[in-house]
Amino acid sequence: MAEKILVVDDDKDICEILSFNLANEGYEAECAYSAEEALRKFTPSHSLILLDVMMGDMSGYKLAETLRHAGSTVPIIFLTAKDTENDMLTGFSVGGDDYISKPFSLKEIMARIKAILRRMTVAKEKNSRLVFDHVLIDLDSKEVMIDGNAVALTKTEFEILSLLASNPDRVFRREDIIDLLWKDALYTTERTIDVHITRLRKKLGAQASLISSRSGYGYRFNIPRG
Amino acid sequence: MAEKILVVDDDKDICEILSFNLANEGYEAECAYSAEEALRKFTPSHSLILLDVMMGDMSGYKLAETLRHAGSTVPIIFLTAKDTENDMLTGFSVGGDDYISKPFSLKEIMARIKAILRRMTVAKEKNSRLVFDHVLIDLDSKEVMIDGNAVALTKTEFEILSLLASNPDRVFRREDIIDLLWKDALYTTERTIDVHITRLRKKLGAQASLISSRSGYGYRFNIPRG
DNA sequence: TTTTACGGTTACGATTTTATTACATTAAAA
DNA sequence: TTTTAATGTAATAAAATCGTAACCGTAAAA
Repeated sequence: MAEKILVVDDDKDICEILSFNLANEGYEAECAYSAEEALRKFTPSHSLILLDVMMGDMSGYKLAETLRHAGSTVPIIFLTAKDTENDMLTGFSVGGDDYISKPFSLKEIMARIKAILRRMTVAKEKNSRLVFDHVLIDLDSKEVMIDGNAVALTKTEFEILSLLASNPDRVFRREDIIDLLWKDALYTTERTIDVHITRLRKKLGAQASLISSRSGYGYRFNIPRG
Repeated sequence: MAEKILVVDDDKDICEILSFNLANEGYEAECAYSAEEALRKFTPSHSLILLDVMMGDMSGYKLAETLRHAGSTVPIIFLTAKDTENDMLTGFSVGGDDYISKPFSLKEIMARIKAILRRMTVAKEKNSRLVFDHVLIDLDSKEVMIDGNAVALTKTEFEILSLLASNPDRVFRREDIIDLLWKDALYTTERTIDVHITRLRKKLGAQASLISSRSGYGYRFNIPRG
């Protein structure tokens, strides 16, 4: 699943240069030419916003504030011609994550985007072992223990289990599991996931119910409850 | 508990100015005057490192690499007199989170530190959930809890409830509900919605009245009023 | 009163989704 | 090489979910 980035700038040329380069780097870029359009196009699935400070209908700061007040925590990088200290501080104070002055270097922008997205994912999961009541998953040694006994999982089984268990209770669609684990190879049936889940459950034995299916959605790893 | 920040710079004056100002901002600052000393003083409880690029014994980049290879994901902000593009890109490529050129503004540094630490905490808890008095709707786990007890909803029921609850008090026409949830398939009777609503209400039990109908218009999720 | 419009409910067959098994193919190990 | 394990696909069975029609009830309109 490529990261989606929303580029907001009323200068069409800049917007297109940026989104072209973002696409080249493997991101899914989308343009908005006004704050109003950005609000309309923004969805929770966006990973980051590149936001011009000066725009016709609404200042970029205003848009950032609006998003933050609406509860969004999407990372925001401000792009701007203004580079006085006060402008920058305003950018950070309305919840911005970075502030880059024009004329900017594309490489710098790409590096800063990468740094923020990296920080996002690193902050989320930095555990190398997932520990639950009866199950221990060691992401480094690729080992799974149930009540102290090692369980022999194949690579695919281990990957699926790790993915589900590293976001307990969250439901993963089969489509997403495939996208996340089969990164390259594209032609995999969703039924394949079912088969792996069946095998996984068999090996998990008494703990099989840790993985449950949510009809119409996919599979999840349940946080064991008392 | 104050955030601990490690300041690494072989210029004692800079180190002290920074740590003084960090302390003023409520952080717990510690100084290291060489990469070697930094490695010795660094602990996993540090929340962030301010790192000078040019130091006698080891370049800041080298220290950052060492830390990353050792598995640390602590945020690193580079401070530097070098401000060529390549230096900056090196900073990001060794796992840096930000790159600030000297002479730097203290306010800018403080703002950037704050932004990164904010991002750290925000990134960890990004559950999307709708919370009301007795009802909790978790959009990730696709779960609905009423007074702490899980309620088993089918996919369609969950989708309808989420849709209504994410715009409380707004009345949705049956036609719109169908358009929004059945994105592709086209021929669904509006009466079908009624049936789903009935089932939903039954499962919501005591909270059934959260969903009310507006004759001639459609359905709505009522904001519970004390 | 009767009529009409609308929402609410139920039952049931149809459809979709999930689980399991068997088999073919590929990759890895002996 | 032979043997074994791992993987993906297809077929089938089982379970869960869905959609519709028919019917009921209520309230407002005629």
